[in-house]
Amino acid sequence: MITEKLQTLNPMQKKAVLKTDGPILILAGAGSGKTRVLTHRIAYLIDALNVNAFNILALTFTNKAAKEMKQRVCEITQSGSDVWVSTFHSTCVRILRRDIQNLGYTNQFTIYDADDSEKLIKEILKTLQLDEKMFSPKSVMAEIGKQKDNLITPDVFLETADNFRLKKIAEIYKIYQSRLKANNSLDFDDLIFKTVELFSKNADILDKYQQRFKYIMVDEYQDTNTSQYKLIKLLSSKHKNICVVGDDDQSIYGWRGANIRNILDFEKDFKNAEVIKLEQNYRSTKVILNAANMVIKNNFGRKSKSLWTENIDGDKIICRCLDSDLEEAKFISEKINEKVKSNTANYGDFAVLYRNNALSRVIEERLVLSSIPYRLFGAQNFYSRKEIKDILAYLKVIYNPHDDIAIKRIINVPKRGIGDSSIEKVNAYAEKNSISFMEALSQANEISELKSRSKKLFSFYSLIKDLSELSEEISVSQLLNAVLDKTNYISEFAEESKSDISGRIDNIQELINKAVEYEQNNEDASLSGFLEEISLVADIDNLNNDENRVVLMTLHSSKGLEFDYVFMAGFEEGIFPSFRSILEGEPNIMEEERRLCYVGITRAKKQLYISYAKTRLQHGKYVYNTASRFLKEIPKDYLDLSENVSKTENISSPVKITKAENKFKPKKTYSGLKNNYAANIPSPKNIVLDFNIGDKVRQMKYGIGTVKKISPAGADYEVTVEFEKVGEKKVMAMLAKLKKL
DNA sequence: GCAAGCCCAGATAGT
DNA sequence: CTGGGCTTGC
Repeated sequence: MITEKLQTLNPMQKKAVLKTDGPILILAGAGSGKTRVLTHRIAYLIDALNVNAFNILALTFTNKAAKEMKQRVCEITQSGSDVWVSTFHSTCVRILRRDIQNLGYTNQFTIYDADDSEKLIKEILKTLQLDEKMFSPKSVMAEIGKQKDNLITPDVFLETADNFRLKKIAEIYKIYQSRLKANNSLDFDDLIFKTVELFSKNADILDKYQQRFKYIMVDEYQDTNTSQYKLIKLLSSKHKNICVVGDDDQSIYGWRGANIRNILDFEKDFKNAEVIKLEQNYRSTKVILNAANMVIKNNFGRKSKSLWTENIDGDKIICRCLDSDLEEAKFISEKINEKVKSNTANYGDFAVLYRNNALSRVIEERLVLSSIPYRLFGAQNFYSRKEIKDILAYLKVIYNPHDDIAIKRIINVPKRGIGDSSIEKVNAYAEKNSISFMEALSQANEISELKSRSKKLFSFYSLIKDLSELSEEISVSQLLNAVLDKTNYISEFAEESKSDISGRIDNIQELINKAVEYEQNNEDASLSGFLEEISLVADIDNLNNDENRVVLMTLHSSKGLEFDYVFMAGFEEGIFPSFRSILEGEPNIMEEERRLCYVGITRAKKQLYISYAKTRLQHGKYVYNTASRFLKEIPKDYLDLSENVSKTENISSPVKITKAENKFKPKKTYSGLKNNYAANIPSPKNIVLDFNIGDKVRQMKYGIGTVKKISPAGADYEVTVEFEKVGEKKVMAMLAKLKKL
């Protein structure tokens, strides 16, 4: 069975699978089949060596990778579902939920996202009377995060801090940690740090997990930071069966604490480690792979490795210099339509990759105009929308009444006449009596300073108390409905802003859908489980391969994925490499940008498109950029420049254009998804609507309605529909998928 | 306590 | 251009 399957592997892959005992580093180049090796390795352990699936741990960075690996393991071995495959963060949450009481938290802890953390930092800055200009919450957070990634406690940090600023940040860090603890909450970095702390302080607990995890596998090892490294080291130190897979050339998370030394020094860290290199690429054409190799060659301090492929040469990389960001977007959409209309590709075969999220907007707008279905990842995360954060804050408070950040978020949302001064008074009372904010609320009547306002505060307390009691009996989705119902959340905000309310209602509905979905997928569904999933699931985890839509994402998000046709947009100095990386002047920083470029190029299987614009709108101004230095690192032989009208690729140094000059620059011809579609847009040709004015139609979110008006807009039609539930709305026929009844 | 309005600063990347 | 913070006038 499994031995037959091993025959499909190449010699190096097979060697990696068969070497099951002791430390092993698999240096897996892009597209060399590392997931295949990992999954076969797991299957081999189970089916050939009779290892209990329960004794295997596989760690990944994203839920998507975990999900995919689990699925593929299940395909090749029956007991695959018993293997513990999950991300570092979820693994740690699982461990902490069981044993965190040893560190003085309760297992009802909540998880803070970056937003929550920043709010807490801001509060602390206020109490310390520090200027937010000197200590911007973001930079403070970044500094604290850096310490946490390196397992440095506030006290140790204070000792090493050698200037005023760092000393102050150490002080903030200390208070931050104590506040987190008082709130019974952990931030992202804590999830790893606290698990390491738990293991370090409790030999018996560590022993329990060491016993269990006889075989450990780590994906994307080049992205591990010091705390993750320590975690792996601790867990594997008993059985020493540790298999890490990674590619130093794809290390692109240095800014998140990833320590490239982890992979470069693996053989020193783990005695008797074997190193296996997977150098045959099965993904890309020769042209693409060679171009990638030529770029990455410019980095120093790499593990020696040379990727090759037996694939065909393939077409040259189409490289295009456009006049503006709008032209670039047009170029991309035209190329996509060309291929799709000639039936050589589907929308789902394309990805558009860019260095930062801001670049997606122009492209997105153009895709809408061209009626190209797409899916945008990253950007404004669904869970970071106001209304979603509000509702989730209710759930968090219900689950963990010590979560002051969540309480303060919702205590006056919807408006209940509770302002800052009341909150301050409750705060003072809580501190004086050393009780939590929520406990203080329960005693609101005793706080004389509140006078008549105490009623409002107490009724908020009762509201939460009622909901908490309810939460014991009902499901998460029912609880969500109860929250909406008891707070009048929707009707309250319906009054304040009439403009974008339907979008917000949609979002809330979507949240309820997600809760229902969660309940269906998990037998042991619980409030904590739902909150966890939401905190730890990234946007990209929902990438669905069979959606048949063009995918738009950052270069970072694209790691681990592959597409037939890849566009790398915004290939400009100041964009990619980023302005900041140029400014830093640090070779290490620039090398990471180059690795990012390598990652991008190697996502493409058949054809790569590189584009850059002479000018683009940034911060409301037109900016001139020159072609990216990385473009010059790709030999001309690999580039197809024939489509460029003018050969003026290299423009003089970046020039900032002032407002006054702006009116002479290219003008936007269309702006945004909602309004003024300009005249030079093709009229609809390819779509025939099967409904007319007066017909009843159905739309997924809005339900049933009557068509009021139909007008051409770009290559689609804008349809005005009077919906029974949500009233009149304007939607695009194709995008909204209107169905005639 | 709250809404409106002004002003200023600000933009890598994401578990 | 956008969002957050702060001021102001109810």
